[in-house]
Amino acid sequence: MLAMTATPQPLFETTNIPPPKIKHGATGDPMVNQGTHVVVSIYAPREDLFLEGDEASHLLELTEGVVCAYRLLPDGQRHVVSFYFPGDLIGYCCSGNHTFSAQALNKVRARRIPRILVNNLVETQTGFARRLLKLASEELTMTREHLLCVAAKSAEARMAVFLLALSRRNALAGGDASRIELPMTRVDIGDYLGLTIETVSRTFSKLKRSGVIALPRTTVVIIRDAKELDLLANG
Amino acid sequence: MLAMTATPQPLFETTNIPPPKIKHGATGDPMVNQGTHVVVSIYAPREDLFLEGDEASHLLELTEGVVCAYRLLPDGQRHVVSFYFPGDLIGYCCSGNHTFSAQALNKVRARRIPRILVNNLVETQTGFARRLLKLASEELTMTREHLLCVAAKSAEARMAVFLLALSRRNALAGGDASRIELPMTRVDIGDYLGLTIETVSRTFSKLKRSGVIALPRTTVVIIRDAKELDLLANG
DNA sequence: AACAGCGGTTGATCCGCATCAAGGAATTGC
DNA sequence: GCAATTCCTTGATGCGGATCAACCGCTGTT
Repeated sequence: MLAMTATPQPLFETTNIPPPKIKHGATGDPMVNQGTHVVVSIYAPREDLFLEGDEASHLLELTEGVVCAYRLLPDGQRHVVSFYFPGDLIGYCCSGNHTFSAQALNKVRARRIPRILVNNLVETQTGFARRLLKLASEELTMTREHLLCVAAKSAEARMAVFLLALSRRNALAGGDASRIELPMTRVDIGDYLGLTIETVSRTFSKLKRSGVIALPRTTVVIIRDAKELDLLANG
Repeated sequence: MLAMTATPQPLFETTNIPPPKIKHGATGDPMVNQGTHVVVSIYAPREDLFLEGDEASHLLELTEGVVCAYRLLPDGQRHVVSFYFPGDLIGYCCSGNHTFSAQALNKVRARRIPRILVNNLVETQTGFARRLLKLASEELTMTREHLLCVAAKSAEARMAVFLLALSRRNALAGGDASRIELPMTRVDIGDYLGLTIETVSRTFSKLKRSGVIALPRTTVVIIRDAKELDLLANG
């Protein structure tokens, strides 16, 4: 549900943890991956950070790039659970194994924090557990919001909600609220909103035709009429 | 998303808290409601436990009956967030105000635990925070499961998933997996699954005609062919 | 340049579910 | 008992988005 937690400062930057080492890719020396050190990993576009079912040995703090969380259904369908942006934590409220796969949409940099370390902090540092609980509750609320969107809204309304969420994230990050870079494909958007790529494309065209947005490129959306877009999103 | 946590023993029964007092209804003496004591409250069918936007001063532990969590949209639509059953906690991962309303579907008994008490336990009792985090992560996972169901499945498949979830809950509670009592109306089910009451009713009839279920009353479902129902649910 | 491959767009058609409408069954009140 | 209300069921129709299909534009390859 478009994780928009927008944590001002990293949750783990301030805590007393050893300095990170840098490595590339998800697969590698298990001694490093399963250790007690924080490691900064870099992932190429469309590279998987982890797969559904993998042991959730680490928590990921995304520092650069965009991540797509997804699931593959038995019938071959793909479902996008959420998009994660810099500042977001991935897999922090997940005991045992991951319930979804995570894929880099562009070049991604993430700090891999061993779960043992997290559990230690939960036990020892006062207030740390409460911060995690707050994050979990926020993610739950956002997931419910997205569920409501998908369950109750038309294709056009869903797209409007989606674009406004991206816009708001931009604004919170100090960027331009009216210009949206789309790191995800039409397929990703469709799988996230419960629509086909044809419908996503058609709805983009419709919004463009009615002057609500502009599409200088396929990966860039300019919001021309934010008021109207909001009206489409919220009736 | 059909909270199915099925906590073996109540989370707060084992902890060192004063004995509960009993009262009826949600509205009442604020000195009792906002205090530091655990209070057992009883609610009549269709009575609201709390409303969206209310201060989440208490956490509710449901001991009897079924609760429907819902939201009213600006356009008049109603959306059912989740159903809660005995043993479930309501509003535990919710800082500040409630993000949904909660209504009793039948006679409901719930222990109202002041948030202050919860926060104290999080800080002082080792492991308590982790238990809450685990609950939150389970609820998040179930909400995602429900989202996937609503976003990707047909009306028949959604109903099948719903019935199987109720069946499984029955089985976990030591009851009959093939007999389901429905405390909720067709409207509740429709608002939960993103369908109209007509479609819910038609789908019940269709499942009945094909021999997958029987409907001795409108409030009772007998699963005749669990294998087929599972096939309908998961393709 | 020629070609293949991929992502995106657009058109035509079809289908599942919403909507509109009517009536049946169970419950409540008098 | 009967009326009134609520909940549920069933039928007829329409619409939104899925599906099928063709084509466009860009990128990379040879």
